[in-house]
Amino acid sequence: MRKSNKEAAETRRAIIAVAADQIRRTGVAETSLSDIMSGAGLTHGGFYKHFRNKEQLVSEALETAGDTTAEQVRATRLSDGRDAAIASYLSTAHRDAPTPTCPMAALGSEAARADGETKAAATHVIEKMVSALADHPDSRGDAMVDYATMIGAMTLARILSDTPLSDEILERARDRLKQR
Amino acid sequence: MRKSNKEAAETRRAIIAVAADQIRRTGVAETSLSDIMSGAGLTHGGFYKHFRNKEQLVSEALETAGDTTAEQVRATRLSDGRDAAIASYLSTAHRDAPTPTCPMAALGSEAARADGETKAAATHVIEKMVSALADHPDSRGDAMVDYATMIGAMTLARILSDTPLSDEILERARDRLKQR
DNA sequence: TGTACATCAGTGAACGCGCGTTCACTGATGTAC
DNA sequence: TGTACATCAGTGAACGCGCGTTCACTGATGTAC
Repeated sequence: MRKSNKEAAETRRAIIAVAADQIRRTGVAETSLSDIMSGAGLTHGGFYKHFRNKEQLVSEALETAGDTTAEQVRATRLSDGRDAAIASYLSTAHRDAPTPTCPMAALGSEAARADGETKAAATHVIEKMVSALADHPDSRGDAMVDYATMIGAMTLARILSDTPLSDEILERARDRLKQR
Repeated sequence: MRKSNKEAAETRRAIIAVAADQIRRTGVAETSLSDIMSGAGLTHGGFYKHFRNKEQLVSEALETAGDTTAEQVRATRLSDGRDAAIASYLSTAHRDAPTPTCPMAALGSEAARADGETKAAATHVIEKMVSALADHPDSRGDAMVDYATMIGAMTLARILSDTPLSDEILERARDRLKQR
């Protein structure tokens, strides 16, 4: 039952898309290849026709998720300005969306422990997000700290989601980054 | 081979201490109960004489790790001032220490996905860290955003640890929080 | 204080389970002539 | 363009492994008299 090259390429993209979704939803360690393959409408055995191993898929999924998020941030910044891009990131809607979400907010501490391909992919994501946030090459340093605040505030807001502090941290982080 | 009540209490504390160390080093999902028990010089079967299940241990270990970190931050702030406490947190030494480290920086995104006891413990840790950072009850809101920046910057610095950006993000985050 | 019995901390084998990965097999697709 | 053969995407069973949890057992400790 061989598939055409075009179909196979689509399958590969579909697997990455499902993985990008699921790892942000439940974490890398908690997402199995079987979950991902069945999410793409396939059986688990065919996985290795597309990827060397789980880590390769995870790193490609991370890159994809980062590209999407960065593009969205850049688009919002270019159309509505930096404050709007930050406000959109630091919104309750983003906090409450298990996916799609910023992969660093969803997987940051897991990525920090990783190495090899996964860490390299995470590094690329950070670079793209910082570029997307920076109005100008000179402001990349400031954008890095802005991004740190955004990731940290989103992580805290998600942990605190059952308390009134959750909304407060988002609001205060937005204010802090605005007055900068 | 029953142990005395005092010895048993010490064993329980030892298990928590090893768990607090290991989960910050390698993550919750990646740390097995066997690893923890053998780290405490015990066999795995005895675990359930002390804890209901893995989640209970993890939540107690999180609380313990948070208490230690918060006490340290508070002590530094009281003796050397807020800037020194922040600079110590945002140091390369803290970045490079797999443990002991701030549990939110090590496990933040895992905690955000958790629920039940683990999430409750993480909530307590955040509250304690914010109290430890705040000079005054009125500045708790500012301390929350400071803490978000600290967690985010530490996470980014760890992911970027093979690049020159790693030192830069720590330095810039320190500067940003100082001039506040 | 001494004795008799109940308790229970710790051991190590065993449990069912799901994981990542491998493999023989299939038949439609790709390719060389 | 048609034919013959090689390729390989996808299937589903199987692999070894380590996981969290349970259990029967042990003997020193705790407790009641």
